Amino acid sequence: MEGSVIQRPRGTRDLLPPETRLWLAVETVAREVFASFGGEEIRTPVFEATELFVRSVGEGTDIVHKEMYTFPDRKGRSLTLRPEMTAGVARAWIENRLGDRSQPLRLFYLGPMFRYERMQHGRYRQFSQIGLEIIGADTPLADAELLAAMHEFFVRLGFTDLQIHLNNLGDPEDRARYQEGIRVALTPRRAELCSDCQRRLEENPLRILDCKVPACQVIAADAPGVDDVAGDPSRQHVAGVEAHLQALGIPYVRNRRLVRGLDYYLRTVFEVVSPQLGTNAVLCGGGRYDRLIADLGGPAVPGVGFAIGEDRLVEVLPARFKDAVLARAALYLVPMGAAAENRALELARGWIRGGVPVELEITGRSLKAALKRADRDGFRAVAMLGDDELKAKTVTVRDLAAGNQSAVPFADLPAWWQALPPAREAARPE
RNA sequence: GUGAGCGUAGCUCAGCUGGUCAGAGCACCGGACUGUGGCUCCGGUGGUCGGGGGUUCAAAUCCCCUCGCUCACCCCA
Repeated sequence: MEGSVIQRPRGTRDLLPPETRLWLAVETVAREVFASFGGEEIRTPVFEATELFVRSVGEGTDIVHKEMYTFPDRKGRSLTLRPEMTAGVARAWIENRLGDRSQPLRLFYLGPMFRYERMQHGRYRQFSQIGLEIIGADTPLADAELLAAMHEFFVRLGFTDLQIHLNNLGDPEDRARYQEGIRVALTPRRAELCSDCQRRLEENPLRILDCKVPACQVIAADAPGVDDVAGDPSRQHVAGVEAHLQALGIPYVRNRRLVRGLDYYLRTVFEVVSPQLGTNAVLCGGGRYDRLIADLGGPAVPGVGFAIGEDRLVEVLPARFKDAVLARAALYLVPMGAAAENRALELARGWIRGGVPVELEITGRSLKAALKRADRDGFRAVAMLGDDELKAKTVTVRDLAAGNQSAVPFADLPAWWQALPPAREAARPE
């Protein structure tokens, strides 16, 4: 394109109507569902001290290593656009002494996150997450309730094909023992691993488990799972979560290869994947982080939470939900002639106050063109206002789905609108 | 950070062994149907062929550079 035209930064996108309606609808459902589980919304800054993410997400992670939007402010302080939200919530919990309130706290959030990555399908430099955190409860029941709220959210949107993957990451004390176990098991077959995994064998054996190279997968299948080596406390915890899920009838699969990319997770970790998404199929990721708040200098308070990728979610939204949101159930008021135009604004205001969504035709196009547009844009009905109608104090209303029309007195329009059947039922045979 | 592909009307693309190559469909506006939609027919608006440079009598078409986009790896939402 022309060099002089300013374009949006790489990895960002403009959300345009009508798609923004889908986003609003999804966010509304999230707020309703999470609030109904006792959640309250929390809003924290979009940028934080860089140190917060280094200490919480983990120095060795890719996120901190190469994906953060870090910059110095005018006083030279290092700030970073948040790459995820849990760290900010934990910081806010400590800073605002939320521990002084009755526990636990269920906090949900919606908003943009930032990671400096190469663009790819389902991956953006600015993306939005919807998340829920339960802080102040360390029971398996807390994890199960969190998963129930998440599940309910997806059900409410009409999803039927999502899979929940669950695993036990063990406790931090188990980690060293586990890494040693992997090394012992795989070192003899070191030569068969891909070059990345050979390096991982030294640096982070855990990651070998979710390597995508087929040969590595075969070898990794023989290695012990984290759960096989983990201590009793974490195994009992995750077993408890599973028992609750089974009792509730929430389907999930136990995936021993599931590993998460943030350092603070322990015990329960999970992902939700959509078969409709290709390479980046993870719609939601989460887990337990009982040491995070203490590690950030706060009291020893346990937490568990998840984050849903809103961009990916909207992309695979069930058609039924989308159709319902995108149908434009509004009345299109078309004035014909100068006198009608004067009256139309006033009528529209009255009807809008009466609860009718009214869009006024304001371009002066012909009635024929207006009807064509009404049809194309999915209006429920058209109200036509010309000299004849002005004289009779009525509008000619046309039910676009049924194809019939009638005269309705100005004052009766809201009642007429309320009595209109849904478009689907009114559809003409033909 | 690594590798591959693509950039022609608002959208999807054809044209790409250089010479009616500036086109089609959809969309948009209008007409046939002068106050009535969805079908059909007709007409119209709209493009520095991403940008710059080069080769040539001649470049959308070949070469170089650049910008942008996409996909995969890595990793994640």
